[in-house]
Amino acid sequence: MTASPTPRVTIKDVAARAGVSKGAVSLAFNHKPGLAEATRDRIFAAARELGWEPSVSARSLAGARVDVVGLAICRPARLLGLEPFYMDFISGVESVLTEHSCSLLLRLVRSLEEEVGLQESWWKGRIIGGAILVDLRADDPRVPAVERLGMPAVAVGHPSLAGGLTAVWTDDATAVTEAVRYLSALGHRRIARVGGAVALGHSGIRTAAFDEAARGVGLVGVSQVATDFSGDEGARATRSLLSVSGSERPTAILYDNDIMAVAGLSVAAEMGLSVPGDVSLLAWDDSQLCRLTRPTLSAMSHDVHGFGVDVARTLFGVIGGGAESHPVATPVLVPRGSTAPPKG
Amino acid sequence: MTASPTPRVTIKDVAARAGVSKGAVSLAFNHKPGLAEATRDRIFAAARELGWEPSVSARSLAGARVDVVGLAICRPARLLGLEPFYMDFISGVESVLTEHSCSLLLRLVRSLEEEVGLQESWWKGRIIGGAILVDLRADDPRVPAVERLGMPAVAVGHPSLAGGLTAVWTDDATAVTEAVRYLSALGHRRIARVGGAVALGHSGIRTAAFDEAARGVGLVGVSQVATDFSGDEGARATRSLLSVSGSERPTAILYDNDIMAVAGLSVAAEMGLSVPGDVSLLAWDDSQLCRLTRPTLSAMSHDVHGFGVDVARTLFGVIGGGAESHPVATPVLVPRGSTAPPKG
DNA sequence: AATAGGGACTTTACCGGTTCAGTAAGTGGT
DNA sequence: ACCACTTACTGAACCGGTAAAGTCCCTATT
Repeated sequence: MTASPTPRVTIKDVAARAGVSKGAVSLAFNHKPGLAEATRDRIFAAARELGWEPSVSARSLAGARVDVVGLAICRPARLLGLEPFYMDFISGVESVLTEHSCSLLLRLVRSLEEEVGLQESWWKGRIIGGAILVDLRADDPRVPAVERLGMPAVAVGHPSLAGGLTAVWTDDATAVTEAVRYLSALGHRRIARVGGAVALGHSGIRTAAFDEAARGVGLVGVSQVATDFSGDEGARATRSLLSVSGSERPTAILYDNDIMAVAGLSVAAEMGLSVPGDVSLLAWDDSQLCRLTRPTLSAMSHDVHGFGVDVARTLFGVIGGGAESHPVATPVLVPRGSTAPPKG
Repeated sequence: MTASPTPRVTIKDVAARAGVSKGAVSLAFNHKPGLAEATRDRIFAAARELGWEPSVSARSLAGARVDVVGLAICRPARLLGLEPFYMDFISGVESVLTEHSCSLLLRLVRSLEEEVGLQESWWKGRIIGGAILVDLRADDPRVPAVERLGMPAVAVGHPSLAGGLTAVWTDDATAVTEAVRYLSALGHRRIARVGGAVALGHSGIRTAAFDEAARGVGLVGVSQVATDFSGDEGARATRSLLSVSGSERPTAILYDNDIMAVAGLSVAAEMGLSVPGDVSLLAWDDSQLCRLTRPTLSAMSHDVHGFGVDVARTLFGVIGGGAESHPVATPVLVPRGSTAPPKG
């Protein structure tokens, strides 16, 4: 990547044109005191006429701030396109960054080790001013690594996973409990859950909460399946759950995202089971998708875009000297057409 | 964004530790000739021991290449989360960048003017080594701007929109024609199209192609509606198209993306029309979504991930000295459950 | 009138790399 | 034994900014 831009216009040219020194131009552009109003104007005029803007490289080399935030995602590339969650989350982050004239440096990685190396080189290379860590796991190697670097960061996940980093999280345990209570209140005794990758910290939290909530309301048949979040695995899991003979078959299924719930819906249809008559389905994340199906999908609704916004704001807080860990609004149950009391 | 990293280790430290000059370290790290094997090894060992990596800022200031590719997207942030297209496209781009140890600099912008300014400052600030331009319009202001900067770029869109830039595009006209011919062959005489934003260049191309293809096969009732690509507008458009009285009502609808097609499916259901009995629906972009609905959606299928891959490869070609404009594979029709001959 | 203080700039020393013109030692040919 | 050529490496200039220290001049104070 070489390629030469049009003859480079630098701070020197601007200074010359405005009849001042480089230092003066620097002062003007950083809104620092010590310049006469008239001079300032002359400098800006000169810069505008020459189409100059400060080189970020030079600036950051000289020890100024960096206007980029890093986000590495460790999931297979093809899955990302399908999950409404990430794009929605990212768009929330972006909307805050944009206000601050910041950009997002995005990178897909294949392993956490790779991500650790990446964050380190981004930070050491002064490319980013802070980072967002997603998909936190138990004993996540990124946490100590980022702490050691002293890089401002926000960990998206429960504080128990985030070590000393500032964390922003959704209270999955409470939400799962609410979901289970709701289904139980409708009369369901046999509830299954199609969960996400076990490696992820929040999967563990949800799994434990589901078990506990199920015990709490005295459910009899409880089963949980782990998947990779894809529609295909969601369909497969649903098929295996619903293939159980009559009275053992779950009458309600809770999904960890909406893609899998949509897949579950068509599996039910293909097996000749009616939703919500024979089986109730409850989605998670509630993107627009849930309102586009027949029946519409009840979901644990969650403002993912707003989540991204909150995380980005928090990161700016951390960079600016400190921000507290905090949960975002707990997902709320939005009943729609896919949940009802079990038949009989 | 200030915050100081752990005491900085620089090239000087590495040089001192290896007992050579800065220049030698630079040579080693850029794999340039003129160093003895033993010295090279000593330098790398020293660097590893100190955990050093070259500062990108300093490096790019000193005139080396940049390992970042820019991508600005000009659509409302909330819409992005819903469109499988972009995330899929991006994941394709990423997968190539990763091979080259490059990162993607992503930014949502609100207007093309803002994007022009952004690309300019990214380029002038030596932040990016090249860019990808998406959502090309007629007389797109970004094209001359990028050409003037002399920045390597790939325009995603028909060459007629791309000026002198290297373009990569899908042959929408042929695909639309194929879709129309297919529906016509099934016996449909009254076909509607729910298109995307009129401002986008490819919408114009599809609209024109649709008209021409319709004329070509002698259709009688043809109507096209423009939307913003969202499920809501897709639903609204479908509702208004299907509200027409009996014999005037279209018997087939072609959508510009899959989200709208899914929305159309539930509108049909809510209006008591059977798919494909009363009306056939044909989607575009064919994400996993199309296989998750009942009936499954026939679609103009398109390897979006692969499209991203191709675009990224082409960009590296451009940066490396030249690459030809070329189309990617034309979307192919994948018939599924939502299309059939009209009743009667 | 002498001095202190402050505003408005300029000077200069980096920041951490790259690059290129040297230079010193080694090799081979005659 | 001398010269021409490599090979391996050093030193210094430079990239485009920032920041701290320095200069100059003008006004207010004692």
